[in-house]
Amino acid sequence: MTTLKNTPKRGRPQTLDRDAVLKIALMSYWTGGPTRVAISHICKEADVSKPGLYREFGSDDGLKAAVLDLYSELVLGPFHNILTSNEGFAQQIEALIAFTLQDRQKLGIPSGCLQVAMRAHREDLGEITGNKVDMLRSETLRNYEAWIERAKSRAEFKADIPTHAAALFCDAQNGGAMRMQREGVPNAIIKQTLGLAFATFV
Amino acid sequence: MTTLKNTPKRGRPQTLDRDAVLKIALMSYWTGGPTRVAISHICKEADVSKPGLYREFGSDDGLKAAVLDLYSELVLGPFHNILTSNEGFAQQIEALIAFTLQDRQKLGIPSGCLQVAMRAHREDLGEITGNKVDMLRSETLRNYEAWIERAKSRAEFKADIPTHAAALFCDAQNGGAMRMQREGVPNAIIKQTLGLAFATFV
DNA sequence: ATAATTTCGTAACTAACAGTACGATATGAA
DNA sequence: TTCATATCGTACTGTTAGTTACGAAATTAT
Repeated sequence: MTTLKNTPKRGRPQTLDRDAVLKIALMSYWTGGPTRVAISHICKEADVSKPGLYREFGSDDGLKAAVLDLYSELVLGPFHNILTSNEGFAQQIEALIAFTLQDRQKLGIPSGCLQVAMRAHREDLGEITGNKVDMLRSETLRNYEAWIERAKSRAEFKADIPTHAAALFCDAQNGGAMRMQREGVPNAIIKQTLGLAFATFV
Repeated sequence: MTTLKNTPKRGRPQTLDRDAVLKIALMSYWTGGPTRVAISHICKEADVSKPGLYREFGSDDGLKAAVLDLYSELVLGPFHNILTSNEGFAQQIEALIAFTLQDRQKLGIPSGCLQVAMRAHREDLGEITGNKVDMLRSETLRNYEAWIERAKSRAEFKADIPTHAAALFCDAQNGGAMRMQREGVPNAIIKQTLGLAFATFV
């Protein structure tokens, strides 16, 4: 419940559906790449006028930032939930891999990861989105670190490596997997590489 | 020796130095990103006119492709040489890591990897460069595969994983390292992650 | 010399795309 | 009704960057 429509306001009522636009923009950026999709393309897809979109999001940058927030909520949240679940470390790793390698086709979800894509195009993004990408990257690393520290404290983490480096390692593995998926490598093969990578942890 | 200047041709002699332009373009793309550097910027840096550059390389696409060829020769070649050296597998891995984590500052070399950057921006490249990127990726994977097969045949490769997946794994580790370097992670930390990744091999 | 040939570089042209001016339209308040 | 207010969307502006038209300049062949 993001928009509460209580007191009927003055003026012409708004027809633009913010959430609908956001969803369409999310899918467009996710599928086509955040820097390859033009504002006007999203306008056509969502059947809104350009000024309408600018009134709602302020700028290209504002729209992308809002989309990234939505992505964080929809995808990164569930991912983080696995890291903080009550399962054992090995089961969490399995769950992470399974989550990453879901059958996207069946679920109607684009391949790859929007966060990974945005980080790859960090320099092409505006100030708002760029900063958000940086924040999200830090948060992701902190999440991995907390996860690893917890596993270490339970003696479930076997690798001899500082937590910070291990977190960067996890992030790199995830990024590599998402990139392979975009490049068309079958999930079964990606799974082998992830299995190899995380085998060092347990 | 790429340009042999024998028979003095008719017409106004060419002042444009192809190799000099290529070197400058290489450094520009490597430093700033292949899709963020404008043709006119390279023209200024190299002190050539835009039509001059177009006469030599045909198009933006043609220039990028030529630069990628040069990069392949200068950087990817030496990298490949390590894979085919006569050292043992473990020493080769050490050499690869050392090569990847050279002190770029000291050597006057930009951080990161142009091949990795071009693959990240694959969709933004022209047809010629894009195809070349694909070819180079295949070649890179084949090189890794041959390297791993050789180590397997010598029983120096300990991991239980198909060669193809192992090659993708290597490629992902390298890409991750180059990306971390671009994002400012210290080489010492990157080294820890690479050590962890390749520890599974020996 | 003069013609033929080739390269040079200024000054355009063009397409794509982010962003906006502005008049029309639809509502609540007076 | 009529005014105030807020959103709507067409059509425009402005900028950036790839690309080229074209006349000047430099060299060899006749």
